[in-house]
Amino acid sequence: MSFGKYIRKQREALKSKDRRFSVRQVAQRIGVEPAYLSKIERGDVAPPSEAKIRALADELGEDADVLLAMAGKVSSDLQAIIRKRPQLFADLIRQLKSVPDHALLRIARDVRDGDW
Amino acid sequence: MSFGKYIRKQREALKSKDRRFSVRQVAQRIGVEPAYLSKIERGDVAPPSEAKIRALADELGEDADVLLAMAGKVSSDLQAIIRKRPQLFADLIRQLKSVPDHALLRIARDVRDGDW
DNA sequence: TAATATGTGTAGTATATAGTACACATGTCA
DNA sequence: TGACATGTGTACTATATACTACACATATTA
Repeated sequence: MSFGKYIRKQREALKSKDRRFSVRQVAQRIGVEPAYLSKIERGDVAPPSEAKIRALADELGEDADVLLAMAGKVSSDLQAIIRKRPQLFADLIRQLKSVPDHALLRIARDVRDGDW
Repeated sequence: MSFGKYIRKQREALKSKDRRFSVRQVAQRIGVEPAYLSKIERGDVAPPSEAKIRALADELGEDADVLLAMAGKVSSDLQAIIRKRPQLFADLIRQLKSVPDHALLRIARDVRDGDW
């Protein structure tokens, strides 16, 4: 699903329980014009900046990294981590491309536990 | 060192052995105007697009991921890998932020060998 | 039913990105 | 010493990014 459609779906779901989730009110809370949020949700314009996507994720209780991915972006903090050691991270991430989810979770767990 | 200064240094080094590495000739081979490459090397303009950086890396025998990092960019193929599984990769990369080089190399090796 | 809220159409703006085109002074070498 | 090559200054350009501002018709609510 597209970024816009997904946002609309999630916002409408929240709106059905709480009328503070109208386009206008959400737009105001995340700091954009209502017409702009409306256009984003309908795919009339490209997804907004990383900062606005983060505000939206916060507002809608969504995962920022997932919304950024839907918007075709990668979080700037992740990019900064990669840029500090480009060869190591580039090699590793390309290696991990075809590694199944459960194995990635296991690596993350092992690293967290210091088992490396 | 900045992207521009680094490129200039590497190109000049090659030029001292082979006069085909002049600004003009390298510019022609990577498909940009000489004045533009000159400005890039002096930091007069921002680094070029990913495609031109890759051509430059190829031409100068440099690692594209390293040059992209110096230019403040992350390879689009890596971004695509992350965007396909944003939560898993975001968590993992943030975990790996403070992991030392030798441990990253070991993880890469273990993954390559199927030890996971 | 009057006031208020809602979603959206149209038009426009500022800044960044990614360059080109041409001219010109200086340097090289045949 | 004349032709060609070299690096660079100046002036543009096209497209993308990231929005704002205002107006208007339609709902909703008091």
